[in-house]
Amino acid sequence: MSKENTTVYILLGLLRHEPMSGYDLKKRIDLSVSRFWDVGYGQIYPTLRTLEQQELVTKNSGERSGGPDKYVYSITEQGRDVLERWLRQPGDREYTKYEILVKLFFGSSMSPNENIARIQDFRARQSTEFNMMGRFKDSLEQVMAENPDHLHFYLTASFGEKIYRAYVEWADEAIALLERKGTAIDPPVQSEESAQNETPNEADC
Amino acid sequence: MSKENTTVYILLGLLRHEPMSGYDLKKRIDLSVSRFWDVGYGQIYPTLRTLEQQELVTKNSGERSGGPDKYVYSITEQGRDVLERWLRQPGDREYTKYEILVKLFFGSSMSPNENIARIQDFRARQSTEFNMMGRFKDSLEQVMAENPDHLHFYLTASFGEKIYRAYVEWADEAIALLERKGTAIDPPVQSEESAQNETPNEADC
DNA sequence: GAGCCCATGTAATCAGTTACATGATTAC
DNA sequence: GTAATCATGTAACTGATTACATGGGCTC
Repeated sequence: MSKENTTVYILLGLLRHEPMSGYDLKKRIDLSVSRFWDVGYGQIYPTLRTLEQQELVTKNSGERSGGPDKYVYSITEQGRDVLERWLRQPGDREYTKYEILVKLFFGSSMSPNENIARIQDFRARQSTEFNMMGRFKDSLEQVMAENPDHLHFYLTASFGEKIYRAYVEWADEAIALLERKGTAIDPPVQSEESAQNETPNEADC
Repeated sequence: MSKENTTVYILLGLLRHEPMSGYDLKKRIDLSVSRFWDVGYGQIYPTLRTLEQQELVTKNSGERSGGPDKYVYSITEQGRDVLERWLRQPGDREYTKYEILVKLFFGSSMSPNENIARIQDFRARQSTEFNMMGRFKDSLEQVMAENPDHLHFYLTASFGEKIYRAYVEWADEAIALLERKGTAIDPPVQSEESAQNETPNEADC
């Protein structure tokens, strides 16, 4: 995941909308892009410094009573140019790594029930995300009816919803396959976690 | 993506099946786990060295005529133990990063057509993968009828198929949304790439 | 003779994570 | 009093990518 530092453009993109502190940037990221590109404090502060050195952002001290100082960063014209150039540049890449699939792939020495438990864990995590994305998408849909400005946010939310649904659907199918295999050998052991919802929608709320 | 070196277990997992050289490992990875966890030469050779130092694998020179030496690595009992322990360990994680979504999220300054072109690029890539996974899954299904040993491979292939399908479906919906937005302002510009297939299945073969 | 496959590896660099350090304010 | 939130950052580390280097054999 080296080369072509995307973090830089995330910070520029958020600052183009509104000047912010490093802390604020992190909060914004957690509420928006983090699902498809997460950035931690350990990257934000050093990156802001190099952006300042390159004059793509300016650092201004913001008012604050007590505690450490607060610094507000604003994007410069140069920063906007750099961002625009990147946005127009083709050849996007995606990086996906799934530990669970590695374990499943090599999991022939595990019992079906062990593999099922692992998948159920995965399912639970993705189901939560799926529900969050769904609520998100719904509220954006309502907002968009009056104001189409949120379309780009909506597109990313619908991406999330689609992918998380696919995760959950796969998990259910995989569990069903392994359960068939399990009952063919073992007595039908019902683990207490296998109280599954028929549709992903009804899960945790 | 630091801590908990998954690469180690991929190499151990492949070597558990059969002794191999670093070069062979890379080829195997490209044909199997690379879609959900890729590993390059730059990681394979150094990792093999540390695995040897930890006595999780042994290095033996294999016969080869001409060219550089060939070394064949075999897993040790210790290596098997370490692998098994990892496989049973819960708490899997996934790492996903999508540059295209970052660009789309900040893409309000782009024209609808520019964003459509970007998504079409994404769609083309994922559609290829989807078709590959489909063929893969089909052939595994036939093999599994006689021999259920390939179930774990099948599960990962069906994961891939599900996810790539979701990508393609999302892309089609996103393009449709942006096209509506585009035609509302611009004259209906049909780019030469927008000869889309109705179903993802029929795409490139 | 060009180009691909076999086969090994190193070096440089970067991206990203985690843990640490500090300290005030606010809400329970 | 204790926990959470606000707010800044650094240091150590490691995972991962990319480019480089070497060289024989095989096929067109």
